[in-house]
Order: sequence, then C-alpha cells, then structure tokens
Amino acid sequence: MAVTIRDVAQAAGVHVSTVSRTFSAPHMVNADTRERVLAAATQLGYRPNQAARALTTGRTHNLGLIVADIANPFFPPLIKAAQAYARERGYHVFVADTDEDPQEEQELIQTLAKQVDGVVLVSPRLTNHSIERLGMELPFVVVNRRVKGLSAVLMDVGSGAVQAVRHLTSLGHRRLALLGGPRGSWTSEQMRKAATAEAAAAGAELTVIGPNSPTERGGTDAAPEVLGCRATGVIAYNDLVAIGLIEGLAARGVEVPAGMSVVGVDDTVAGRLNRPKLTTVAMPTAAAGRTAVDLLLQAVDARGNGAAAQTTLETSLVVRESTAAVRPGENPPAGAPEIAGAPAG
Amino acid sequence: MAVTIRDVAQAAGVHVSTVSRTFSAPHMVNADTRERVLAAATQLGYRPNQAARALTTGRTHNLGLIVADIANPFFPPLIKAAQAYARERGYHVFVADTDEDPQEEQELIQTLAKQVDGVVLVSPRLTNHSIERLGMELPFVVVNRRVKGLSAVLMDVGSGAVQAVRHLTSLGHRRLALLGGPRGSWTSEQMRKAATAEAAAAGAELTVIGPNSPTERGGTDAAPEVLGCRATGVIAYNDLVAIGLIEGLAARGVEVPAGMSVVGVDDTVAGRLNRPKLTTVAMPTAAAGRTAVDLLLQAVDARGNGAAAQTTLETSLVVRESTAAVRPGENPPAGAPEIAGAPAG
DNA sequence: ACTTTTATGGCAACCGCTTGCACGCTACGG
DNA sequence: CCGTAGCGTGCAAGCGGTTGCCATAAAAGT
Repeated sequence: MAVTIRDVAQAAGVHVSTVSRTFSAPHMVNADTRERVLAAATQLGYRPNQAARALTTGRTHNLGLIVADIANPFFPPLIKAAQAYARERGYHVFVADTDEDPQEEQELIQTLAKQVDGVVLVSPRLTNHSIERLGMELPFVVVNRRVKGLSAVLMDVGSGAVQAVRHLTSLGHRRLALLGGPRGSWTSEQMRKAATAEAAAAGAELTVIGPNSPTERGGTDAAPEVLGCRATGVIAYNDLVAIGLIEGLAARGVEVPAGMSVVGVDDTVAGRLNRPKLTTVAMPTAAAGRTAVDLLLQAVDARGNGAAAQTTLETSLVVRESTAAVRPGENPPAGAPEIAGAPAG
Repeated sequence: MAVTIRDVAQAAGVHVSTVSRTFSAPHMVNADTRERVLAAATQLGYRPNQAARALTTGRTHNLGLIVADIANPFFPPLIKAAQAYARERGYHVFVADTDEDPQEEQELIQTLAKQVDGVVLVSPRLTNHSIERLGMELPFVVVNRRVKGLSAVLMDVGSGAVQAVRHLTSLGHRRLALLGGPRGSWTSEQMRKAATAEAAAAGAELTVIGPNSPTERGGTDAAPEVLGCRATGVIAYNDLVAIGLIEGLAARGVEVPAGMSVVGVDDTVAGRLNRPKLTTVAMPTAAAGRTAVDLLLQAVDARGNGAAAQTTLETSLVVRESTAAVRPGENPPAGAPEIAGAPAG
C-alpha cells in the first residue's frame, strides 16, 4: 500500500539496491542516477521505512526515555529538551512513565530493548545491580545516578544541599531537618551525605526524615515529624515536597518563612508560582536532557569500546521567599528542651 | 547477537513457524508443544522483535503522541494518562513536541508514519486541510479540535467559557475581556463563540483580545490592553496566561481579585499553586489522554470501515480566589440597571 | 478395514531494506 | 593492444517474523 523502494526503482528504471544506496550511501552512486532516483522518490512521495531498515542495520534511530512520573514538574523540561535534541540528530524518542515502580521500569526496558538504540534512565528506581545487568545488552545513560560502566549525567545536588545548609545556617538556623526522597533515590542519598557533613561542619544539628514520597503528599505527611524534631529550617527532597510541607505546616498553624524556613530542590514552575515563592536549589534539567542524549548517542556509536563518560552539571541556590532569619530565642541551648506546642489549625 | 525465534526453535526441537505461532496464535499449537516452546523461550530469554513483526503484519504496536509543548503544564497529565493506557493495551508511544510549529508538526507526522499504527494530535496547529490529507494515510485522533472524518476527543470548553462568564456576571461584572490563544487554536475559537453569546445574553460587554502566546508571557503582554478596555473581569486562554496577566496587572498596580477578576482555563498545578489561587475551568486532561488512545485503537482496528467517533468530555468551573464581586461603582450605568453582585465566598 | 476429517506442524515465500560480491564498462599505463 | 584498475550497478542472501498451503498422522465415520 505504501510506496516502497521497489516502486521507486521501477519508476527510475534502476535496481532497488541503487535506490537504497542513493539514500544510505549517496557517494556510491553516480550523480545523474542519483538525480533520477531522487526525482522519482519525491515524485512518488517515498519515505524510507525505518523499521525495515533497522532490521538489517541494527540501528533503529529510536531512543527510549524512562522517567518515574511525567506529571512531576521536574521532568517535562528534561523530556522536552531531550526530545528536541534527539530529533535534531535524527532520532525519535519513546517516552515512558514507570509510576515509580521498579518492576514496571524493568519490564519497560525489556520490551523497548529491540526497538531502540539506547535508553536514557532518569532517576531510575532500579537497583544498581539490575541496571548493570541490563547495561550489557543495551546502551544506557543514567541521569542522577552513578552506575558502574554506564555514562551518566549528574546534577551536583550535593553542592546544592551544601549551599542550602549554608544559607540556612547563615540565617541563624541551628536545628535543621532534611526530608529525603523515595527509597533507593541516589539524589536523596547524595543530599543526605553532603548536608550532614556541612551541618556538622557548621555546628548545626540535622535530622533526616524519610523516605518520603516525592510528591506534595509526601511533604504534607512529613509535617508532624518536622515539627516533632523542632527544626527551624528544612531542606526538602524537591519543590513538590517543600510545597506540601508548607501546606502541612500551615494546617498546623506554622507560617513559612516566619515560623519555619523551607528550601526546595529543582526550581520547577511549581516553586516559582507558590506563595511564598520557594527558595530552592535550581537544577539544570534542560541541559541534563540534552547532555543525556548526547552521551547516549556517543555510547551507541562506540558500542563496545568507548569508555563511559560522566558529566556533572552545576546547581545553584535560588533564594526567594520561603526562608528567613531564625526568630530570636528560637535556638535554645541544645539541651534545654522546649515544647512549642503548635496549635492545630 | 540477540536471541531469535530460530534459537528457540532449535532449542525446542520444532520449526520456527511453530514458535511464531505459540506467540501469535497459541490455540493453533498443541499444549505440550507450546509448553516446550515456552520453556525454551523463557530459558533463553527470548523476546519477540516488534519491528520485525511489524514488517509482515503491518502492526507496529507503537503510537505517536504529538503535542505543542511538553513543558506546558496542561500536557503532562494527558501524556501520562495516554502513555499508561497505551501500555496497558500493549502499545509504546513516541512523544513529540512541535514547539508550536506547524511545519515541524507535519514533518514529525511524516517521519513517524511508518513506525506507528496511529497518531494522537493534541491541539494541532496544522490547518484542517493538512490534517485531513494526512488522515488518508494514517489513523489519527485529534484532541480539542474537530476534523472531518477523524475521531476526536473534545473538552467542552464552550460550556466552560459559559460557566466562567456566568460566574463573572453573577459577581456583578459587566465589562468582560477574553484573552484568546494562539492563531488557529480551535479551543480559543470555541471559547470566543460561547463566551460572546453568553455575555450578550447576560447583557454584558465582552472584548476579545488576541491572538496571544499561550504562555505567561502572553498574559503579561496583554495586561495593558486589558486595562485599556476597562474590563473588570477577564477570562484567559489558559492558566499560564492568567498567571502572566495577574503578574502584569500587579506590575501596573492592579491587584487580583480586588481590582480585577481573572479566570483561567485548564486547572493545572500552576493555577492551584498560584497566589491568589486561580479560579479556573477544569479540563479533564487525563481522561482525554485515555479516551484519545482508546479511540485511536478503535480507528486502527477498524481501518477503513468504522466511522469516526466523537467524545466530548465535560469541563467544570473551579472557583478559588482570583475572582471577586465587582467593586461598587466600577460598572458605570452602561444603559442597563445593575444587579447587586454576589459577595465573594 | 478403509476413507474422511481434523489437528498439528513443516515448508517457503514474503515484509522493506541493506550489503557483500561479482560483473561490465571505461580509462589508462606500459 | 592488452592487462588491469576502478567505478557504478545488479544480484541475491539475508535481518526476524508471519502465514497460506501442504503433508502427515491420528481420530472418526461408515
């Protein structure tokens, strides 16, 4: 039904292989012949069938992009950038959503495997071991995770966490809390390490709370625990969690930033729109998307040789309205227990 | 390199056709044989190659989903739902972003054509004519647009606009403005028609402003014009535009809702998070995504026969904080007596 | 007991395209 | 004038599956 290479061959009066070559190796065919073939092709509206081509070449010119939750505002800019860049390089991309489910993630990778040249895994929830194993069969690049043998693009969330801690301590906060992300999140772990170290260096206490769902819900649910540890400054796993936390605190009569300073991570629209506008660690998501595709394409071309490349993108703290200086007297000498009963809203 | 149907055949001691059949027509093969084949298959880790299969069957089991801008918060929930539902039905989906460019949209469709069984077009920017022509070669379903011969899922934005107008007039507003969307937007046109009619019926003036870019920028830029037409209530093309407008108004010393009532459309996170929380027309985006895939698969199965189906999804006004009763004296006697506005909730 | 069904699985020809190989032709040095 | 490079093209064998057709054998009918 569709116009194939044979139709073109017939129309141009040449053999199919010649048509094939004028598309995949133009220099191998005589200029005149090429003209003739091209003319016939456009005249018939011929478009090579990628799938068929893939069968013999082993190159599908398709990529997979697997994220935990498309609706999480962190991902769309990354997806958009990755998709646009891939397209520029002649690739189409399958976007899939795992709903934070490692099982689904694995299944997705396996069914996608034959149809793509490689896949980008963003903040995968799979174990390192599983990823390494899958990595033997297909080029991967992981975003926000480090996996042996695989290219990775990392956002320096550790430095972001450090900046956040410094910001809070410089505002006089001495009791900090860190709201971690979901179990198995590399990002969360990096934040924990960096924040813990920096807090210790600054002589501040830091309570780690989690794991939490990386959603508003996760933040809201963590509110009591945050209040319980009597922190005055909180770093949340991401903007959504921060926003949820702020709501949860408000419901308990604690205003942000007056009664509590909150810093988010990601710098999504959500945070920019929230009131108070969120102080947050900005992530270079678009750059990450582009870089990931770039590394993936490199890995695809190298296939076998080619060492895994690592790119680390910088993050930076954006100070807005959800953080403020600690209230005088809020930081009692560590040891004097104090119960600031929060009235239920 | 990968394990093929022949490896399985050899391992199970049967012919390849038998292996093929145990996967695509299990009932045609004896239970014992099937067992043996299945065992060999799982043992070898065999996975059928969709691309190869597509070559003979003509079914790729892939879908295309084309949107104008992935990063626009209206789309992710739709994409997510569509993707999840497609996956449930055994399909993978290519997601592509046209950056609001009709040219790119067309190109995308054509390169995708051979690799998918059908395409969902969300708020396409192409002309009806182009879409119809493309529709001859490939099943399509369009979202938020009506194209002859193609299945469509519509969100009843007209009714949404009517609800918005009623809400505003019931608050006492008599001079309304409507911020349209980009040129060629079906949604925008539906809103215009419905809002104009309803405003006339309610004896209110309505100024249409546009086209506007469907972004915050579009709203901000339109602020002077809104002020210029001395409207007291505005309906924006979408939440983003509404938010941009609110900012633009604030920059000119007009507060919302005190000095101006603004209602958005879409009910995205952005609107929920904004302060004031946006009064907005909620769009059933997730349902739209699912329905679109459903209709598309129907069209794919029918291929040729099967009439185009139309599904209209309801919208509903969500009243939040960006609208309030008009200020006394704000509505000069435009000829008609004025009704006392309902007090803001 | 012998023919007719019916179930099962093998055979081989594709699907649209790529690619190693070989053939025919021109051009060129000796 | 012939041997021999090349170049440009045709030939045909796949890539991994599917599927119409046919052979075989067992089940059923008479």
